[in-house]
Amino acid sequence: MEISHTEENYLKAIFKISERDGKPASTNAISSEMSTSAASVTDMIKRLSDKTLIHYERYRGVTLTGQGAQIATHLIRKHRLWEVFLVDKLHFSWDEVHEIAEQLEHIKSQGLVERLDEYLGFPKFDPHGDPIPDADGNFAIRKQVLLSELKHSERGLVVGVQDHSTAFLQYLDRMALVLGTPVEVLEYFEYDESMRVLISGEREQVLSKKVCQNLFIQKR
Amino acid sequence: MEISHTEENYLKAIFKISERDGKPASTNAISSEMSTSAASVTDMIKRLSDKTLIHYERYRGVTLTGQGAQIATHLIRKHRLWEVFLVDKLHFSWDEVHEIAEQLEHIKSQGLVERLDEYLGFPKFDPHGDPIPDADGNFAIRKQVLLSELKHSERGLVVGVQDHSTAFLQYLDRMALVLGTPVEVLEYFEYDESMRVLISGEREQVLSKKVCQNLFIQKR
DNA sequence: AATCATTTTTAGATTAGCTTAAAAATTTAT
DNA sequence: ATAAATTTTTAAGCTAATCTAAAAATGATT
Ligand SMILES: [Mn+2]
Ligand SMILES: [Mn+2]
Ligand SMILES: [Mn+2]
Ligand SMILES: [Mn+2]
Repeated sequence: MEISHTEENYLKAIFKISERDGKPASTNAISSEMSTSAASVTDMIKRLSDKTLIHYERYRGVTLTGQGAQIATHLIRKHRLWEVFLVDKLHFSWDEVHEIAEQLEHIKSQGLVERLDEYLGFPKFDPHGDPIPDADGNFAIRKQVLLSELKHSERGLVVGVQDHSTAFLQYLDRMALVLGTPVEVLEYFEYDESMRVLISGEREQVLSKKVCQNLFIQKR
Repeated sequence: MEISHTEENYLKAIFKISERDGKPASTNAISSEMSTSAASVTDMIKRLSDKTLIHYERYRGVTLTGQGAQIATHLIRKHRLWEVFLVDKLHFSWDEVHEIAEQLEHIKSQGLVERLDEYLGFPKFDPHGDPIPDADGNFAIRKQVLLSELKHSERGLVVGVQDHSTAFLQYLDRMALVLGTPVEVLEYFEYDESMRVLISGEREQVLSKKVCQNLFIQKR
């Protein structure tokens, strides 16, 4: 069965929404995620439903079938592997790769993804710290917390971002808060929920509430 | 101005036909190259003409404008660079890469092609020996002849193929006639226009007329 | 329970790209 | 030069994907 570029994007959107909200994806949630009209979503829902890629009850939201979920995770696998390629091999910075990977994820080929995976050394996480599902669709799980959840004197490594915006990624570059950087909480300010942290054991920096709520840390 | 995946493919087809035939591309030639109906071609010609990507006089054929030619050569550049990537880095064989490159050539990004070019070491020819145009659209010219044009005792190196079919490429692999292989004509048989050739200075082999007419040789 | 607000679906239209069949223009052959 | 053959265009219609506006269903409020 042929599956279009557009259908793939809808499946990925439904996957992400269900995962984020822990419940079926509503028509409006999908239309918002895809930046299309709700009417277009209703239309596409019918098509995906006919292809048994989603379960759908009118007015009650959408969930992926096994086949639909398989396509969605495979798409995410390709997206993240291409992001690794662009950063590790072509030396793009982590804020430049999402758009390109958005196109590359739709390339269809039997062996390409697996060869790419091998060429990259079977990475488990992408340049933003997001897990790369394996060929069976299983995601590596890593216990991580937001920096904002750390208490005084706790330490850890920067392992990911919640906010993927260019603005945030460039801010982190400026602060040298790249993935793998050690951080330690030196002081917490109740007033504005900001924190003074020690970065790489050498530089102190005050980070705003917003920053702390968007940085994933692995405690150690 | 937005230019679609399909429009790009038409421009590339027109470029190839004009180059091959040395005259404007006819509606039928395009429909044959694109495997679509002549009516579809007439339709698309109008659209490309409105966008000033082609010159078009009814019943008289199509030529590319400067802008159209620029898009076509850029597409060919991307296609051939991706083929080099797939063969050199991901270890695909030369008969497996065309279809994938057919998709990859449509990826849009400011810096991607140039970074890829650099990563690959600025190759001048693709895995089939076809020249890779530079960023300005200039193709390297190499004086090459068909093996069938060589006379007795003349030698050269295999530098390219005219027929890109999987069947031919796999045949060449079997005969160890990969790019760069030295060949010398030992004997010519008028009867069926076949040739006995010395391959890599060590193995003799009779090659059919069809094979000889599809192998590009650089004399030496 | 009835009203109001929100969400979702339906209706009607548009665009790109494609098809087949018929008509028109051009080229080739007699 | 006229007829026949070929090429190209036009006409009409289809599907995927989109939109806006209106109708219908659901959920929340009084
Ligand atoms: Mn991304
Ligand atoms: Mn996508
Ligand atoms: Mn990512
Ligand atoms: Mn090639």
